[in-house]
Amino acid sequence: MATIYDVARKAGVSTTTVSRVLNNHPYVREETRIKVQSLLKELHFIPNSNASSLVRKTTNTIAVILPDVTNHFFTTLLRGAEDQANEDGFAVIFGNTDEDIQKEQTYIQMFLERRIDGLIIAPVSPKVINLKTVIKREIPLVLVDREVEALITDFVGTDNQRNAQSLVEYLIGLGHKTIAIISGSQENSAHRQRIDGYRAALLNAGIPIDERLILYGDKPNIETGTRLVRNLLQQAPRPTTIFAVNNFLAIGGVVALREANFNVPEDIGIVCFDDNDSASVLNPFFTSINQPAYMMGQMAVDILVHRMKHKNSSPTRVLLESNFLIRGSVKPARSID
Amino acid sequence: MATIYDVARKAGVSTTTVSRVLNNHPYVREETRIKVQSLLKELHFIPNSNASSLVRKTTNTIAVILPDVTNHFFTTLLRGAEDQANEDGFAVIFGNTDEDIQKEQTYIQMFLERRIDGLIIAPVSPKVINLKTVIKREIPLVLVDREVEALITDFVGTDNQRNAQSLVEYLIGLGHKTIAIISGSQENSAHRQRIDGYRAALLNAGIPIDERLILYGDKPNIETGTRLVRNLLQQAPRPTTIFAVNNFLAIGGVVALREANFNVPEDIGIVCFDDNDSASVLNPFFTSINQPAYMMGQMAVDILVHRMKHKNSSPTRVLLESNFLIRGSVKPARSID
DNA sequence: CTGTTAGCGCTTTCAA
DNA sequence: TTGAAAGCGCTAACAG
Repeated sequence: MATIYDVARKAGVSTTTVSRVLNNHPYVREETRIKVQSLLKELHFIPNSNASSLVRKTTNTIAVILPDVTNHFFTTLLRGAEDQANEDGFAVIFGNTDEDIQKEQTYIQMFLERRIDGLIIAPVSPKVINLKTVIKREIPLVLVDREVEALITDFVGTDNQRNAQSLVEYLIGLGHKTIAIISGSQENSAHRQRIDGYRAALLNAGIPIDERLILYGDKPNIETGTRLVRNLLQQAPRPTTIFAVNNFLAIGGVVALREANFNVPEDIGIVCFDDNDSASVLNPFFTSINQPAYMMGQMAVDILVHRMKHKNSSPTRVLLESNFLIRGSVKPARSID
Repeated sequence: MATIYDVARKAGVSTTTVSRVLNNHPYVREETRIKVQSLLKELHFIPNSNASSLVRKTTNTIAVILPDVTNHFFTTLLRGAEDQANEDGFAVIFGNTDEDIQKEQTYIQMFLERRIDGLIIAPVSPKVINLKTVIKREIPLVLVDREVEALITDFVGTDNQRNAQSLVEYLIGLGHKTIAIISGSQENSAHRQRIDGYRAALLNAGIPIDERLILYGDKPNIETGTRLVRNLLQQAPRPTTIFAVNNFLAIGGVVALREANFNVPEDIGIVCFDDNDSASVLNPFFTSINQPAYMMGQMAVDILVHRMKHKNSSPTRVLLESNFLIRGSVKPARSID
């Protein structure tokens, strides 16, 4: 593998000059540039970015840490981030946490060792703990989807509370009064805000809040959704609609409803946040709040790149607009309700 | 940011010793080790992997290049690769090609500059061109999903031809005789093999092959599926079933069928390769061949890691078993057919 | 068990 | 316009 030293020797110039043509430095005589370039090609030279990173102290790498790219919401977010990063000349390195604090910590450590230029993360916990090192080292950091307590830093997400409130108000407008909500862990700020919106909507409508209708799970995945709805169905009161705080919980919820022979939406309705995937063009089933995942990813990179250039500008907190999609998973409540 | 030099000085040892404790080298006195470790902690030392990569000539990084992680098949494959890589101590860096040769080339170059230890790729083209440098530099390489002409290298995929043949035989068994097939570009080896399987099944059944029923698009996405089926419906003969070579084409196909007021599967059936996503637990719609995407990702990393250790062992070509899922998107042909 | 020394491949003053 | 020299942070003989 040729190094700039090999090129320099063959071209009869110094490594400095080779480095200059590599980086399009202006002060190189055209003649020299041509000669060096042809040697570069001839020797199949490929610069070693580890070497230049070592001296430049920058790696052109952005790390993205998400709960689970298997969830279409995060897949899309990741894709948005990747496209934007690529456009800005950054490579993306990523990891899935599965909502596991330890995994998150391990990835952060790994990425820190690689001296990433910035981090985009949907943190597992609202505690700052895992992010302490990142912050102390002043590594540009953008939170997506979820916020961290007492941490004022760049963030891009949506107005979960307001959107959840609209969603529940819509349900109330349909005549639903016994509305359950199923959520992941209480640690998840996005989910918590959705629950807040749920409470606010009920409060405004003068519907008493029944804590038995607010269920928490652990990881917001399909299995948890199924488990929570099974529990829900075994207790009173029986809801006429279920609000799943994310797409996976909703799927799991429907599984549980079906196994208990409830039809959706005839017997019990279900709504959620986020879409499931491209196949939803075929079966636009869930009435849901759709967050602009792709744009969230793009935005996160935009903000991150801005932060790299302006270390001291004040943090931005960007809330993107979501889409309210009325589809087929909930119907007006029966008059007997 | 503390370096091993700082630690060495404070601990009153040489950098070599610090390096040794960092790498769990056995020849360090327990006492020294303890002292160094406490200093490491105290100074919040984080090793710089760029520096060690420079001397070790290895980066513990695997690059994964896929057409589009937004497609659930590739999402799952990526997740499998990431999990396995993580287990083996490698970080994953990735890029989407969108079936664009130029984008692919750009990513390869970028990853080569980063001195990745290995590459997993679903190549855009069956021509070896973009991979030439990778091969010349003897960078461990594993092809997934698609093969490259005249390139004998590690590969993990499925037996596309056999599976496609089974699928079409199944359709024939249902009484279908006019079966169309829609595909991405002719460049895609996996798709080509599926078409071969289609031809073989028809041949075996003594059904003449009508070239008008074999349609090629460009990128195998939803839009292409819609476009191809639109074209199909405007010409004779009218198929009783459509075989879409991937999931996205199938979705697009259904969109086109619906807009032309054909019911699926009553009027025209449709089958495909690969599932769409987690939400298919709710609407298991497409009768399809399901490739074990997660395992493909895991396997690819396994093989890659093996290759790193055994540069000269002979290449493996692993074909994983697929699942034949009979669901609701195709029915027995009408007797009038 | 420990330290000295010589780089890994590249960039960056500084001086010419 | 160009080059000499120093060094980024770490590892790896080699000698002790």
